[in-house]
Amino acid sequence: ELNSKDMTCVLKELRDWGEALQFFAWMRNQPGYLPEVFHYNVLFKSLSRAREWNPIQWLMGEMQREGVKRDNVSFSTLISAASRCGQHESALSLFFEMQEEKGLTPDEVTYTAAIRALGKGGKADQALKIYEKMEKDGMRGDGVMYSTLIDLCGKAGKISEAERFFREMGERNVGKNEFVYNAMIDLYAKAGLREEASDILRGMEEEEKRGRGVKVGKITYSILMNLHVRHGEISEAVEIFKMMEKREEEERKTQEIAGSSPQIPIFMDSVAYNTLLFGLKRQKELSAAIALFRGMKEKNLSPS
RNA sequence: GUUGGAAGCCACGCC
Repeated sequence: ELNSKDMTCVLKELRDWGEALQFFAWMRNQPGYLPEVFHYNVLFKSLSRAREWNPIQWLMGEMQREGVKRDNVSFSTLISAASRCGQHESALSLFFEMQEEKGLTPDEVTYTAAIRALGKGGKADQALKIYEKMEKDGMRGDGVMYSTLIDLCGKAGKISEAERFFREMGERNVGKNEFVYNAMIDLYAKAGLREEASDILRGMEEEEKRGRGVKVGKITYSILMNLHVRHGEISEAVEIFKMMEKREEEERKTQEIAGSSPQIPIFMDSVAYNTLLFGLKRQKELSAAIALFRGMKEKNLSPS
C-alpha cells in the first residue's frame, strides 16, 4: 500500500545497502510501479556511503533500460560516489557525459563534486581549470565551493591560490563559513606558517563575537592541537584540550537549564582524543595517555 | 517528495 514518496522514504531509512536493494527489488514487482529518479538517487547515495561501485554501475544500467533520466542530483551523487570508490576517471567522464551527451548544465553542487573529485584524484590543476570555465559561463561559486577549492589548493601545496580564493570570497560577499576558516588554518599550520594561521583564527574569533554564525569548534581546536603536537609542544596541546572540556561543560550546563537532556558532546569527539593521545605517545607520556584514554569512557565517547 | 557537494587525528593500503 506504499506510494512512490513512501518508497523513497523507506529506501532512505534502510541504512544497509543490501537491504535497500532488496526493498528496491520488491518495489519494482508491485503492480503499477513506475520507476522514479528519486529512488535511484537515494540508492546511489546509499551505495556511495558503502563505497560499492559495482552495484552503482548495475543501477545506472537499470536506469537506462527503464528510460529514467538522470538529473543534477543523480550526477552529483554519482560523481562523488565514483570519487569515494577510487574511480577517478569515471568521476570525470560522468561530468563530461552529462554535458555532452545529456545536454545538462551542471549546477554549483555538481561542479563542486567534480572539482573535489579531481582534487582527490591528484589533479588540482584540472580542478582549477573547471572552476575557471564555470566562471566564464557566468556561474558563481558559493561558500561550499570555496571551501572545497581552498582545501584542495592547500593539500596540493598551492598556498597563494588558496589565499586568492579566500580574498575573493570577501570581494564577492560570499559569507565565510567555518569550513573555510578551518581549511585555511589547517593549510597554514601544515605549511609551517604559524603567524598566518593565528591571523585566520583571530578573524574567526571576531566573526564568532559578531554573531555571524561562525563558531570556533572542535575541528578548529583539533587543528590547533595537531599543530602543537607536531612541534612537540604538548603542554600547549593540553591547554587547548582543557579549553574544549571547559566549553563542553558550559554547554552541558546551558542545556540542563534549558531542560534538554541529550548528552551528545559538542566540543569533544574521538578525533580530539586521538590527537592528544598521539601527542602524548610522541612525548612518551604513557601514564598521561592511559589516564586520558580512561577518561573517554566517562565522557560517553567510544574509542575508535 | 525526509534524494546530491565542503574542514581536523591515527592506522592500513597505493605511488
